[in-house]
Amino acid sequence: MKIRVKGIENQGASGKTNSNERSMEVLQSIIENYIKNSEPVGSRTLSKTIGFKLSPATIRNIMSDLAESGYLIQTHTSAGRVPTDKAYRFYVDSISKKPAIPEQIKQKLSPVSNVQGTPVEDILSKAVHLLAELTKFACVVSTPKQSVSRLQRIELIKISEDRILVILVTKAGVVRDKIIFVKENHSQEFLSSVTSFLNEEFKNHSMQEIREGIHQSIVSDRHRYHDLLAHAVRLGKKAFELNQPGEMFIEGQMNLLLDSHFHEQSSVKSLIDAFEQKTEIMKILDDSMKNKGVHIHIGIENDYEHLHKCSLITASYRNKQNVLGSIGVVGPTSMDYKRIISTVEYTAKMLSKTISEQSYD
Amino acid sequence: MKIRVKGIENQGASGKTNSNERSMEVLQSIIENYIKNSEPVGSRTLSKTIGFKLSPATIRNIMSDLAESGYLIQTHTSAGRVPTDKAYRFYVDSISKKPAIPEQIKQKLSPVSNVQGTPVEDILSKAVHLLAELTKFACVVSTPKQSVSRLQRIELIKISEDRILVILVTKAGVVRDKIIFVKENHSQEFLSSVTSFLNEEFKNHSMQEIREGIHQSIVSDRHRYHDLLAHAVRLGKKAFELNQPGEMFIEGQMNLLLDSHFHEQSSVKSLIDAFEQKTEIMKILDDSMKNKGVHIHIGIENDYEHLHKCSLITASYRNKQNVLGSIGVVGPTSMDYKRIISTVEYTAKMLSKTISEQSYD
DNA sequence: ATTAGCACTATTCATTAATGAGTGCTAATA
DNA sequence: TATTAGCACTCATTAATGAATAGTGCTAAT
Repeated sequence: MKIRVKGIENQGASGKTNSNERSMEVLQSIIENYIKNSEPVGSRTLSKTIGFKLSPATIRNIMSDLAESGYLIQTHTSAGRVPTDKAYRFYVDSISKKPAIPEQIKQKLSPVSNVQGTPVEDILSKAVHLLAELTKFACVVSTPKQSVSRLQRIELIKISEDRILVILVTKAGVVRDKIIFVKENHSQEFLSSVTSFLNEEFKNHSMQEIREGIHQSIVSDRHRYHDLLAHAVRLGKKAFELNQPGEMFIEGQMNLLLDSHFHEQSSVKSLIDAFEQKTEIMKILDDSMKNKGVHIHIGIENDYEHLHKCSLITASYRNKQNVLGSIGVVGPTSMDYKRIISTVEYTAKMLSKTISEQSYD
Repeated sequence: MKIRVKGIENQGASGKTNSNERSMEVLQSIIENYIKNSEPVGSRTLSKTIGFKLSPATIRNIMSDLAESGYLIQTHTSAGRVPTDKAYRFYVDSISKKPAIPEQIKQKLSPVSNVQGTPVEDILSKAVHLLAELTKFACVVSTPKQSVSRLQRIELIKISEDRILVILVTKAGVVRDKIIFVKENHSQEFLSSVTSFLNEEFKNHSMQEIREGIHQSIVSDRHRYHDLLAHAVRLGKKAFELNQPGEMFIEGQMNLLLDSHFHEQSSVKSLIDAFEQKTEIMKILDDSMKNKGVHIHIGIENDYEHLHKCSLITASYRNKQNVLGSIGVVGPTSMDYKRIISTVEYTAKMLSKTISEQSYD
């Protein structure tokens, strides 16, 4: 009796809580419960943990509706219910205020910003390592996209008779090197003049632009034009040709295999394939560079089948001028979205800050 | 009856097979059987698969002796027997003729040698990737040891007012870069003269030597000595200071977790720790550089406790002049030693060949 | 509209019993 | 004397059973 009265009072207190709105609150509770315990949640349990008072029976009715609308499923008839990907989508979309970053996380990530003169790759690798440690999932980060990087400096160094070392330094502070093979035995003096020509001509241009413009730029040459420049074109072309597929660092893959959600043989196989076949995850990271903010891919939303049981949380990092790459977490669909999202966001922010400070803009 | 007669004939045929020698043959059979099936092997089964005829009872006696000598253990009273680490040690020591490398493996590894102008790191990463694919275990490779690498070329490039990019090219073809911060605003001309000084002075010396000798060498300077050289010393010191801990690439960690031998929770944890804590595996790789040939660490032989359930097979790779690093496999103690050993050996050989061709000697 | 009550369902867990692979010992055999 | 057949015994694995449990869905009462 008392219970019932209380229930009514509460409902009254929460004002014009219409039934639909309440359903959504229940759903939210179920999701959070499941995220926390990784166990199907039943009406009885829920009626205890839920904020307002509702009897199990009422909750059962609501749950039944939610199941019908595709937000919940039952693993078997007499089991509690489990959120679907649709539910998670609803959940992350309804997150309004992100939790503050716990001091502990800030502290853990502080090494990322504490790096003078460290190569960008090392910073990234440190960041992704810490992120994996914090989230206990697998984490990935893509190295700065070469095509959008803008040239700070190019250098051609004669290494041996037929080999020239090309050094590219980008505005973001990334140093790339490559050895190119040549037939002619150029003198270092000649290389120096090509070097300074290329620097003058292309500094501050993106690699993409350079690659597209190199020919035309030299044809419409305002500089002294003579035979040597024909060689310069060829060299330059080779030098900027380094169209390596973007790299990606992975950390904490093993974390996933410890996770109870991936204990079945098939899931494990899927994961291994997904990380072996890096391109699919790379695509998602690349995609994440197109728009600001955190990107969330939940389970079935992923195009790649092997990621259907995973959610990916990604965020891009940048220097002052350009979006460079992105960093992200790969975990089970039932991850603690609030925490992971804000952790990824914060990590990306720190990364951006650190790299910006090292950039040459 | 017939069976017994046959048995005796067989024994006769095998000549002076004394009991000890026969025990060892039985042990070998047990080990190979266990490697193949990962199941405790019993007397009945063995008497069928073994080359010569022996009754289960006899085999039981032999097994009992072997167990007493510490070569076999039983997981429980009524189970078959499982080889101990001591048995594996005996087994690998008794391998006389290594099997020929299957054409299939050669083919798979051919991409390693097919690389013109590829950075050494990429070659290593390719090699370790393929090795993991072939062995289905976790594989590691250490990047060329910096201290023993000999200098081919150093270059100092002014990047901004307070930053200088240092490029080190070693004889092995490894390019290392580092940005150093300076207080003075050196001109590029000055840097060039320092550069050529350092190159003249230190080309062909190992980094170790350079680091030790840089001060003294400049003090006892036969070259023009003036104030600038004081700066040069400082710059040079900073430049060669890049004492980064050797890197290591890991591939196929996930393979291990699929392996039935690591299915228990504790084993998995150990493995994760072992790969997290890279230093221990690094030590083994470093060790492997000291002597030629394949190195084998079986289970308990490893100093590091978390590797007690693993065996490591490693081999060093080199260019014409120096041992550079090593590559290896981390798998269960019950791995197929014959196959893995020869695969690692062959991979290291290919790696050496490829890198030698790219070296500047 | 909510809830108490009850019938029903499926999992999980412990118990039990049957099966089978394997050993160790002893006595027989060549 | 070395080998082997035979037998009792052990222990893990498997399947079957039943009790306990957590959950649902429906209906009738509030």
